[in-house]
Amino acid sequence: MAKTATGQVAAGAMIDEAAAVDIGELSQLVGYAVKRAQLKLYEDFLKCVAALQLTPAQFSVLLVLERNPGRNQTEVARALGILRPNFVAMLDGLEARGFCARSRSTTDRRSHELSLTEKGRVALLRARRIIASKHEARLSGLLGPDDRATLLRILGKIVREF
Amino acid sequence: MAKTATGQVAAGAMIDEAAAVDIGELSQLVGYAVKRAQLKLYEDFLKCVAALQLTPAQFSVLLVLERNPGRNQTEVARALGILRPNFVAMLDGLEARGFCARSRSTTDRRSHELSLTEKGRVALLRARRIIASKHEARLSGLLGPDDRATLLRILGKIVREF
DNA sequence: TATTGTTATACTCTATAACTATA
DNA sequence: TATAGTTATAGAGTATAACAATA
Repeated sequence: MAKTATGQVAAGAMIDEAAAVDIGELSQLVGYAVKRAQLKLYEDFLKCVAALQLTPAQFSVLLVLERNPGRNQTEVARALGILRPNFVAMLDGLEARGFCARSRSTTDRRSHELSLTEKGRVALLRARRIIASKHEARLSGLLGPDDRATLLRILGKIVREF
Repeated sequence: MAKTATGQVAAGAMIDEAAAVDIGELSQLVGYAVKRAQLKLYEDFLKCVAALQLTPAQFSVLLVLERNPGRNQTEVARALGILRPNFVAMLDGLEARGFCARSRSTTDRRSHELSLTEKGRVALLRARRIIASKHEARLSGLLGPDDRATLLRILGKIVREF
């Protein structure tokens, strides 16, 4: 009884055999807090879209292709912070599943103009709905609209100006 | 002249040859914003302590050992979210550099009681000073004390309750 | 039987150099 | 010569199974 593997105190003011390890000032370091939050959010995102077999990175590619049809691999990869060599296998996977297409540009035969297929559009629609109704909804419920907006504002400042 | 590789507009209202790719609603997804901010912060942290040859993960281990002497590998690894098998090589590296020590527990000869050496204490002191004066100082300067505290509060809520 | 530290291993991410075909 | 897509490859980081010593 009294399963206290994570160090919680059992009912009745019973002290756990081993006090919790103290991470000290680590919890006051922004980088550490961001890292821990990122792992939590990534894990939940993955669980939410598991049924669709999409990773956060794949989801982000579909989103960008929808909004930027005709762009080439270099442009899309750079916008998402993905290195061009690593983007190749990613696109291969999405293309093999029929979610997107490469077509040689007529004006520059080195480039591939990227586009979402109809199947890709459907997958993106489903994913977007699940993310909104499960993942983001739960997060908004926890934080409330004000804190959610504040968090986005502060993180955006770090991304753009730090 | 007019180095616009990243899509910035040059002086004189000159329009860049290729408009920036639009990442759309991605910028409104908390998970994406957190991920991008995490990469920025990690990169700067790494640059700041490059002279000391410490990664954020190694820094966090030294911090926890200082505040929790005598704990074993399982306890410290779990507090930091590191899997026990992966913690072995990490400790090997820190021990080889003389920053920490393992000693067999007298009460449970399976465990190693971990401790910081004097050399580890010195390295931690230096790292802490650099992080405070360079990394965190620059971030606080960008955000201001209120936004920094707010960010820590919201991220802490996600880590603990999401 | 359960736990600690450990080894082995595998899979994903990320990073760099270099090739090809085009420009 | 420079660029787009690609290949090969190497290094982190992370994950699980299993083993020896000990409880």
